[in-house]
Amino acid sequence: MIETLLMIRPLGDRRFFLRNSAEIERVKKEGRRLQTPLFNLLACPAATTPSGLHAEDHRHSRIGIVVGKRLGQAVARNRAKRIFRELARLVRPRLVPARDLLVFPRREALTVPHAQLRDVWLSALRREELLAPTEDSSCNDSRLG
RNA sequence: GGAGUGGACCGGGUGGUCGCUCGCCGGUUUGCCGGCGGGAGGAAAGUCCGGACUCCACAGGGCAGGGUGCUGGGUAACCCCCAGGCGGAGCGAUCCGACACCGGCGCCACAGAAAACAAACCGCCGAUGGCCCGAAAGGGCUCAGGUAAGGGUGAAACGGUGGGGUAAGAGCCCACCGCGUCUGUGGUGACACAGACGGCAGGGUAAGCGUCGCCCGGAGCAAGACCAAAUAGGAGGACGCCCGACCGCGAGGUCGGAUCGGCUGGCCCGGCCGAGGUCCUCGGGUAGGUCGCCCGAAGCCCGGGGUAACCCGGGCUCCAGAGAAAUGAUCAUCCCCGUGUCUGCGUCAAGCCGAAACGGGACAGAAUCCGGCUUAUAGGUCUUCUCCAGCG
RNA sequence: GGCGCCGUACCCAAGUGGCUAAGGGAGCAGUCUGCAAAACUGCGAUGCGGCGGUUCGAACCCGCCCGGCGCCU
Repeated sequence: MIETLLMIRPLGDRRFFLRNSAEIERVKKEGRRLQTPLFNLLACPAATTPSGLHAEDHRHSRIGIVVGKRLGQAVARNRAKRIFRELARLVRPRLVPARDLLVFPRREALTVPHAQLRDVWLSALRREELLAPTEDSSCNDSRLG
């Protein structure tokens, strides 16, 4: 009813993304909030009794991308979802399990260079202790650059 | 060469890395994996028109309501397109136009004498009639009246210009122009042209009510069709059903007790209601899923018809089908534009060649599908025609 | 995706072809008061979301855009 139009992304890898609108509302209510100039992040542990889903589906964490009408027209909204979808794939092997994340991209994320956005994204996840504490995380970053 | 005008088209290219989706084939531990192929736009947008399609309603016609509006054609259809006419803008190429009808009803503020049916405020005249002066010629008054040329108001004031004419004037008369009627010719038609006649009919407004011709049933893919959990409830059926008394030969029935559930009540006693239980079948239907859902008024090429829009015939091609919604992310390089810098050329300057740096490269994302319209759009390519300047 | 409604001052709003575009609240200034409140008086629209058209004349009629809101699974 406000500007929020929920847009979640189930693909073939849809079990890695948060798609049910009730689950998104749960994360919005219970999640820890982290704000950056490029996006906002909400995170909380996965629900203990997942409705209608198998338990093993919740071993891995899931990410939902919420893009409201405020961000812009359809081209800008699609581009925001694509960029953050790639960021989600980038960190998927290293995420700590059984967490539900929610990302709210901001308009500035579309104008900033990609390397800068990626650095903010990785440091935000690290600050929330959502990345598995692998000792080679820094060399992964350099490999991806 | 400059300025303009109409039309058609493109609207980033190449490569590396990592990904998504659909179809087909193969494998598979049914989780997936591999290969091949397809994968946004000219506006996909606004949802402004028109259709296809689906459901509902419906004999036909009329009324109401809505739309449309020069003529002829095109089309499945159109508020669309093409050709022509008329009017307007422009030197021109060309562009623009809701461009039918004022007979009826309504409205036309302010200003102005007067705003729609005829009139006269300031003026002008006062020939004719009247009165006065005068012997008369004549003069005066402006009473009766005449006039619509001039002034002024307004968006708009009952043809325009010129001449004749007159007391002053006036289509009163004449010429030209405009207008109307009739006739003729050309054209399918809108209409055009020519001739004759008429002294001029009498404002605007229908994107006010209305009239006339033509068209339109309503909703919309969230239409609609199919499959169909869990829970609750509905219909039907099968099996089973404690104890005692009484009735009945019997199946069974009646009454009472106990039990369970519900209601009343803060709780107990009590009171009231219902009955137990187990299972099966059926249809309706929610979540969810499948279809609709991509071969079509389709595209390209050739030939023919038509001024054209478009149509006809033949051949070839398959060219997005997602589902909170794929069609991409990133890096390098090329191309274009801008900014200032440097090197060189240039006598200085204007400027030109080159180099590297930085910044930028539009509008915008299918959602049932087509035909249009409208709106947004950096830069670029091809081409028709016009005007101006120079040279030959 | 489809269908529909509405935009007039800071807020609520009337007006539906012609006068200076009503009215109320809020605000500002003044009167009153020792000060304030109340009361009284006065003040405000680049022209009515924007552009274009019809008309002599448009907030009003027509077309196209912009913005906001609602309904249908």
